[in-house]
Amino acid sequence: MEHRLLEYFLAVSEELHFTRAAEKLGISQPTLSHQIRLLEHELGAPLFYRSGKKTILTQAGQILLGHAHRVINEIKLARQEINELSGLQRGKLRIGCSGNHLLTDALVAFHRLYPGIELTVTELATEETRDGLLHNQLDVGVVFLPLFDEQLAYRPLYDEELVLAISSSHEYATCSNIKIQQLANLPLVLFPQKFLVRQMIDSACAELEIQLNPVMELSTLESQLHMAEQNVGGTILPKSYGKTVVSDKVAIIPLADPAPRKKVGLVYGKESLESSIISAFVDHLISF
Amino acid sequence: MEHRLLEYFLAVSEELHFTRAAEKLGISQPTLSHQIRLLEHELGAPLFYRSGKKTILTQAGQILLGHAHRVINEIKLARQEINELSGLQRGKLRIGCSGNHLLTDALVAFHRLYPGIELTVTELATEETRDGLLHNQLDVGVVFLPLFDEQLAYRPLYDEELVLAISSSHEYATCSNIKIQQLANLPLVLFPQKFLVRQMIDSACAELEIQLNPVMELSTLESQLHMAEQNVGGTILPKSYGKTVVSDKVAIIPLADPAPRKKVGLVYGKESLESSIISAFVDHLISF
DNA sequence: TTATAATCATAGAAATTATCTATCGATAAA
DNA sequence: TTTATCGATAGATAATTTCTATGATTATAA
Repeated sequence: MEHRLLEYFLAVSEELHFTRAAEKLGISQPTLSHQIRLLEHELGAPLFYRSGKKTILTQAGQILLGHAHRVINEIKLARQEINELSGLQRGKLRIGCSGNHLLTDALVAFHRLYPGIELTVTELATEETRDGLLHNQLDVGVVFLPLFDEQLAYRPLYDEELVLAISSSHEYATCSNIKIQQLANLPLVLFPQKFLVRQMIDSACAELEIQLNPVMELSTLESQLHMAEQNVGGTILPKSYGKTVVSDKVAIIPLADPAPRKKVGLVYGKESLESSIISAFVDHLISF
Repeated sequence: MEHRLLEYFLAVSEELHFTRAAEKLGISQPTLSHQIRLLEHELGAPLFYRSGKKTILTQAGQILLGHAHRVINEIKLARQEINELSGLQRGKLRIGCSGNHLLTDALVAFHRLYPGIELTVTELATEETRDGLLHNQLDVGVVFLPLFDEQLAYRPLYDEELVLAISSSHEYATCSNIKIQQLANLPLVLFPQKFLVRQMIDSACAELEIQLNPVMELSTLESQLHMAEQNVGGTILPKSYGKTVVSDKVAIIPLADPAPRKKVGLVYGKESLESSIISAFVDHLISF
């Protein structure tokens, strides 16, 4: 029962007049008669009773009428929702992120711009984000670059620097900046080694042939900061996260001379810019 | 968006594999690819993301999937319900009727629609029809309303008015209409009192405190009309029957000012709509 | 009644659309 | 690298829809 036939049927149901219905549909009357006849054969029941006098719906016609309306409406809804999708009024976007702090502000702005798009942000290590993208469990990632995979595309966002967070009572708390060498004997609370921020610290130290002293490894910035407040040890944070710390129990001091830097960038599947939602998000973050 | 395309879409959604879906549908793979492509163009959005590895639904595809299922289901229901009507291909319907003229046209149309159904129409007084329904000797009645019985259901059809039939040679024959008062001294041929048309006449006269002059009581319209032709007296007929009179020996004149009216309606056992034959007949008469 | 107009059905031709086969290019597996 | 799998493309064929012209039946008006 093709959709076209249902439209024809509805037109005749409304007009109860084949010639007028055909005009309304923009087809010829014999075509309409023929097509309705086909529909009647397909259903094995007459839909209209025709006499010279009048055209009326049979019982089968009345049954079909209700269902036809619901079918047409369902299709209308589908079209509408899909249009909303390409108009960015609806949709889902799954983001993997090496630290939510990297994009909170941009996220808020994006949500205000497109309130109909449902955002899911998962805090993940860089490799997990990559795997998520490759297995279509994520749409975009905000991670530390470089990251190589032939199926993914990259867009740099900004350079991330590192800061030391340390208890206000510590002697370093008043320094205006800290050299990496000064971290050597400081007890440190760090990310586990699979995290790229940790690898960034480790490689900076390896270059300078410095041996760090990690006393604890925690996988969230918040818990690390808590340890710093309790003076368990110093913590090395991305600068962008350090900015958001308001506690007066910890001091935030830039690492400098040389400052270890890491590029933060966007990752997404190479073909995924065809999705208007993903490309809108990428554009938004770049201009932010 | 043709129904066929939705079926194709659903097949691909299930298999997530064009070649297998095409086999399942009994069409070739290029055809399926092409038709899905058409659907995607029609909707203005890709429905599947294809890579050599795998075929997966896009967001637009997911939206369409839900609607497509509902559409297919709705069409399945329509077919099913219409098939259940096939019981209408044979059967019997016993109709009681206060005058066959009330439904001749509708009866002809119904018979053309369902030629396998054997129709038995019995001309009866309203109470006889009611008793017939209650004793399951009739399936439906077409009678004058109101009629009260808890076990029966009612559907109004139209209002019946009355006309006077009188010999063309009578002085009233040229009037355009007749008041009830003018009937007072006219010799009249009427139904016996158990008939509702008669009761209708009597009660209209009672209200106006008029005394009629019935010279004869006959139980069929035809015999009454014959008496009118022979100028035995005037006859009061339902207007719908008056229309069918073609004799030039009698004049048909509307009763007016006030015109006694009576509602004509359908009566049937409250549960009898479960029979598809009876419900088809009821629906047919109402839409006629 | 008879003529006229309106309405739906039918037939055959034309146009459109779906489908097929054969083949290509890209991707994944061996 | 080679092979196998999978979807896309092109051109030919088949099926289906649509059209015009016309017929049959019924309602309306003279």
